Amino acid sequence: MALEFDPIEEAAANWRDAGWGAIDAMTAATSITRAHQILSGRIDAALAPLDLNFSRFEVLALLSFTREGELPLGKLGARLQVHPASVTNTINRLEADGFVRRRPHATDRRTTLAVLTHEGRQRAERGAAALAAIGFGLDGMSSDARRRVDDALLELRTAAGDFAAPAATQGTAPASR
Amino acid sequence: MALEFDPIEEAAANWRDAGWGAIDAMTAATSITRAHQILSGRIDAALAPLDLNFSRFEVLALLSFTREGELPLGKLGARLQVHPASVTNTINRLEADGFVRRRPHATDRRTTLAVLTHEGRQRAERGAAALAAIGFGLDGMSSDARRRVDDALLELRTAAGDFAAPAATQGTAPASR
DNA sequence: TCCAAATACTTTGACGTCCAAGTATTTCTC
DNA sequence: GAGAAATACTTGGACGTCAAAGTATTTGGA
Repeated sequence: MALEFDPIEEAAANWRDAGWGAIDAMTAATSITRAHQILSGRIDAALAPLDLNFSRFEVLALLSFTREGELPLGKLGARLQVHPASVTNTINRLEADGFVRRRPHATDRRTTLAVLTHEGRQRAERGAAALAAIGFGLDGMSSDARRRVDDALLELRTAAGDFAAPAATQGTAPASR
Repeated sequence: MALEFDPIEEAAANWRDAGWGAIDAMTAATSITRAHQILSGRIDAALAPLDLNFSRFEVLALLSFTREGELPLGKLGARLQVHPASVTNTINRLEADGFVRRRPHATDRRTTLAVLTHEGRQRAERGAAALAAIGFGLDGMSSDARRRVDDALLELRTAAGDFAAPAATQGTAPASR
């Protein structure tokens, strides 16, 4: 199954031969795409025995971090950066499995809260342990490499407007190798 | 829409407070996931006017790099690292749009070739130009950061067995037809 | 030669994501 | 205080991905 060459390097060479531009960006984007593919496969495999995938785990984790173990669906979507329809779908599944239940908001009747159940809290813990055990799918990357990726991608996420950068956070000196 | 804090940094703090492990790996994995989400959105948006998405574009690009403008479906899947069923689906769509057509293999009747049409070749070129124009969705990242990401992720891809390390070349199949 | 195993692709079905539209409720504005 | 606009969630449909099973063909071993 494994190729005898790096498919991304190969693509870069072809790209160059064809006279197409932005080769550096192309390889970086392709690397990120492939890395995500690898991670997501490993992570979902680690969580599958718990009847979780990464999205569902993230919801449970987020809820378990709150004081009351509950959050409005809209807040969940904002924090996880997913579409409202995906939140509905995810919560449906978590509710069917008994890890979460819906409760109407006390004062705003438009709003629905997702409330962590006891079982849901346990799954969150077990999921966290399962992910820690596989190093979040990053086994094979040195801790130095992990830090470099993190730093470099922070630039992208900031530029994408993921959050308002507190004036002080831009201290990523290009500590290239 | 934008939060006032980095959701990943926030997650790391929560993770730490909860006594959950592998925090470095968690943030790196989450960064990669989010970066992919950003890129994929931008890339698909840039290609949409051409009736392409990234998968379909990749197929056209790969075909246009070959001498004859054709490849067996299985080879396409191996190069793009996607499931055979996805190849079938992708080629169905490209064929319906007239960018590719299927042709039976001359000697092996199990095999189907995807053959680039004239229109398909043009779309590949226009797609490449569209992607170069948006810097593959990486606008906001310095070229230094792109290089660092690339380097660091190479470790992951190599460890994942994406390809045999250059040193140990196995003299097996020819690269392409 | 013959038959089991491998290979190549397609089909079907379960999931997941997004968009667009729909319903309900609250907030804003004149 | 009434209607318009914004907000919160759900529903239905288009797509994309993968796994598992099915069909056809080729290969390899006895």
